Amino acid sequence: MSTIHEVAKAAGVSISTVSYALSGKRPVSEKTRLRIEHAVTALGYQPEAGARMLAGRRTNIFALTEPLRADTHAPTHMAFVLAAAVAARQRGYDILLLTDEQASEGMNRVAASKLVDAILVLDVAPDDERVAIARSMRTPTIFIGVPDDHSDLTCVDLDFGAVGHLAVDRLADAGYSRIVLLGQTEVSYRKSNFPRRLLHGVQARAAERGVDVAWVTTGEIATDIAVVRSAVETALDNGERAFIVHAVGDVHEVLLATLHERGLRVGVDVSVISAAASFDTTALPVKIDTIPLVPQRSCEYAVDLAVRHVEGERFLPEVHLLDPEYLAAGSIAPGRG
Amino acid sequence: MSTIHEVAKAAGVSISTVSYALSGKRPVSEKTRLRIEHAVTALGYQPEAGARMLAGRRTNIFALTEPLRADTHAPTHMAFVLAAAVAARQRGYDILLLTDEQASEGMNRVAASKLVDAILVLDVAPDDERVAIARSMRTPTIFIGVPDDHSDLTCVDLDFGAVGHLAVDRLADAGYSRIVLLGQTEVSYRKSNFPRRLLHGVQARAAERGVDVAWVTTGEIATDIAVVRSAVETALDNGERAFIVHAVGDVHEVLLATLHERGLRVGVDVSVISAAASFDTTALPVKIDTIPLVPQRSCEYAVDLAVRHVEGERFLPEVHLLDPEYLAAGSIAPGRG
DNA sequence: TTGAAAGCGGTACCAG
DNA sequence: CTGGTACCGCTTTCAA
Repeated sequence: MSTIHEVAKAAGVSISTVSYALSGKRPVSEKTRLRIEHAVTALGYQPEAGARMLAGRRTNIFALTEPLRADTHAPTHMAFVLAAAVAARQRGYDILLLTDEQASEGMNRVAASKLVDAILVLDVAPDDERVAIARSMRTPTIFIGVPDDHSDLTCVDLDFGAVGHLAVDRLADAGYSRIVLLGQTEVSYRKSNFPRRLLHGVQARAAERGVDVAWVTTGEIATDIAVVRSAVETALDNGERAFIVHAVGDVHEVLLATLHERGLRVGVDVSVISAAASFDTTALPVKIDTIPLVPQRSCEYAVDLAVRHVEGERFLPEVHLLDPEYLAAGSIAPGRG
Repeated sequence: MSTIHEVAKAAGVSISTVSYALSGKRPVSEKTRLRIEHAVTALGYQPEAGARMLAGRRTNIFALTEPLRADTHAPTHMAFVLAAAVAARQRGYDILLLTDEQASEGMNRVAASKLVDAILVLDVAPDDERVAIARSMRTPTIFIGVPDDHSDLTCVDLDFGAVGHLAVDRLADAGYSRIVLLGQTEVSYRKSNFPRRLLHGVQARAAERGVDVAWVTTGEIATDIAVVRSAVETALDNGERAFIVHAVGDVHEVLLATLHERGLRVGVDVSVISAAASFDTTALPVKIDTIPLVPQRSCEYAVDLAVRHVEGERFLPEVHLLDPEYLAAGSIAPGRG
């Protein structure tokens, strides 16, 4: 609507004073600052984005690339997108969406045209094509997730390995020597970066503690409820009584329903831990111990890194793994070996 | 990286010629155009977004507001966001995400700062707060969905009423005088704009054709599978044999499973039509007639309107309802009254 | 068919 | 503590 010139005129000062009053980059006397603020609200002044980008050094926009593979769990993905957007806004940044249409092309385009100050990378694949672009670019890029080859990359993610450790320790401490890992879809262990990290964490710690792990996946592409149910029944028939669940809500429900049908009480006859669930496990029919995956946490951390980068702070590329948190809910029963 | 000046120098022309050669807004001789193109690729020239916004009149960015209510079906919503982003990119526009954090605040901000050329509104509520903002704004705004009070608004959406008509007609034509509408969650009939439009379409046409409609909802907030199953069984017990399903994939599966258990064959003993499904119904265990809701269609139409607006075309606010398409798959059995 | 130059609306340096 | 002003890089008249 109105320009900085009009504000300056209305306040009876120069445009530079207006600019400084608004940015706070130079002390302005209380009196003139108030006059300027009045003028600003009176005129409904809003600095023009384009002019700012050109003159200033920043656009106050972050790009968010999201490939959206067929096997992506939409609700979880949405939670990350939202969390990133909210975190960015809180720090004064908008989010520009980069869909798959060649993630590479998009990243290069927004970087080269200086449309964004930084790029956030979501839904990271083990051999993600965006890794190469990120390396070849000056624009700060933060991965939310950890690709296989992450040298020279800044990554943020929940420490899925530690999640596995934590879960195994609890069950081993309770006295179990055999546990079941009820995992994700088969394809996700190949196409995604985190399921395997949790799996390896579980396996490694289990080996250390002398615990046997039975690893079960939940269908080929989509979660197959029938597969889950029969897997659970087989496990129970085999005498398994300790479960680590790394899966979507439906899988939790099937497990709990099956246990219920068999008269097995969670926290008494069997133990269940939900690992890295991004949904609200307290809404399940039975309360279970949970090591949650909180999108807000990862996204806020990532956005903070991006902001610090943009503001000129220099730091080396690094993988930032966030410590998992264990929320007990009484779902661990004493193990009998 | 490099500026238009460098390109001009490299090509031995003035910057205005470069600008025109790139925009095509003025004839440029074949020879110089080629020289310029060479320089552009050689230097990897990419015009700077900020400078363009300031000098030109456009930003080539659309805002997309998405409230993301608790009852929103994430996969469907994602499909719309993606479709909008892809459609926009194809026409040279990027998408800036506006999450709920006061949709109003965001819309005003991006409009006032001239950050975007137009705004796309998703997930429209019957009494959407964004309606008022849209009216008070000069920035072109396109609703994907139809709020109750849509005067002076440009809206695009599938004609859910016509979907209802189409579905009822098919069943009435087949000889049914009683049908079941297996609908959405209860809350969605209050918080969303489209379920009720389909419902009313069904009821209106059913009244005209002398058909009885039993309307069933699928749970309070989230789709409750147990509720669905018992509703289906009750309906079958009552002798219902014709179903219009307006629901998520899970509900279709429960219906089909229940029919299967009872030995009722779709297309032979019972009729099923999937109405306004945004997922791939051909992946269901049984093929069923479908009147699909295609996010791409609505989004492309909306983006086209936005582009035309931005390019200066003037047209009156109007609700654009897209004709539904009936995809037969042999799931209609002859009705016996 | 092409070039020169006046902005677009800010930011931030240089003076005072 | 405040003002003047040189850009930022591109678009688009106005002239040639």
